[in-house]
Amino acid sequence: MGATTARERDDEGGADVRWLDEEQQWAWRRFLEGTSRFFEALGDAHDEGLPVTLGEYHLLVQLSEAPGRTLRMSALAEFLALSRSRLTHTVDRMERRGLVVRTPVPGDRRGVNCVMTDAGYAALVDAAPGHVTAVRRLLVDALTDEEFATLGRAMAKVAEASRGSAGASSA
Amino acid sequence: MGATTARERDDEGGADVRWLDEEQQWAWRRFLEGTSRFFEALGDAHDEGLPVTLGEYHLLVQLSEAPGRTLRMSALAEFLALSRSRLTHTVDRMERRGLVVRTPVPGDRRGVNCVMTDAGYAALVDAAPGHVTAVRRLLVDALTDEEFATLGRAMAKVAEASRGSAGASSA
DNA sequence: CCAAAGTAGTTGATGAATCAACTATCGTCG
DNA sequence: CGACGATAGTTGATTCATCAACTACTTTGG
Repeated sequence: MGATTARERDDEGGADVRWLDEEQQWAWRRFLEGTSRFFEALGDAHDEGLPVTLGEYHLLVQLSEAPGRTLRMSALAEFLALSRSRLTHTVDRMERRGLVVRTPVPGDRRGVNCVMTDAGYAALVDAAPGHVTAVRRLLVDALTDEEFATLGRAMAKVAEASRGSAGASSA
Repeated sequence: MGATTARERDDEGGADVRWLDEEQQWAWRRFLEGTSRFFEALGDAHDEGLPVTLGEYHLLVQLSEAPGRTLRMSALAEFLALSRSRLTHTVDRMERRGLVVRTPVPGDRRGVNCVMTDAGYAALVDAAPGHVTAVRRLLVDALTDEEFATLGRAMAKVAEASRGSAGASSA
């Protein structure tokens, strides 16, 4: 078992790759499977009865915490780790549904602000309980406090290591 | 800051949701950001110089470990946590490129086997070093052994909690 | 032995993500 | 000032994912 196997050759040029040992492979595969199944299950929770998708939910959360429930497109893209293009399309769809509106940024005529509407806030309030309940059931309550805390610390490091590394969203 | 905030109301029906505390919110957000940035960076590594996408790579790995480099579509879907439909489309694309071929399953005329070709194996061997190097850099080497091991154990639990939960890929 | 229910996989339409190319504005420095 | 490079955001074409509907085969059980 190796997401990283493909051995059967020890010669070849001068590759000199450090492969993963058995334990590491096990952990790596659990990580892959776990994230995959988790996000699928969480997305399903949003499809069943919640008025916004998972991605839209995260966007609304960011806006809800910003002063004036307003954030520049570029700031939003950074917070959500989204490409500018993807954010444009997502905001397009949400604006059509009346969840957000676009307004010009006062000082900078290139800029566009994304503002949460009352309908957007209502959708957030509507979705929040189901969302949190699902996150608890699938993630938080599935782990010990200790494990969950370590998970957070570890993923903070991973985020750091991955930031910028090759094509950072909107290079 | 709360991916799960949206408070401002303590009345309302009988929701009775257990929100996340500050620490939990922090960990949850690091998890979101970390996974997002990690998979993006890993995908980028595959776009730059590797002959197969990340998803295709995982598929080839599974096949490489199966007896006869052959796996039934349904088994492949289960291992990769993919919907049957998505697997069909992915295998379509890979078959067009000669990385795999489809053959009938001997005993069961409903079944279809997916077999890795020599070209598929070559692509895997080609991609493996870059893949492993990226996984190390972004994940394994970014953490202590202890953290990485805990991450693996934690995600195994999460996978378990998420399995079956609402629309399991191919319900 | 037949009907009904379940399993395996595909299909095609629809919607979302990605990528490269583009417009417009801003900052800077010669 | 004025040109040049960086920044902000959009666009549209292409690729990929998702969903419901469908065919075909197998299994069960009456």
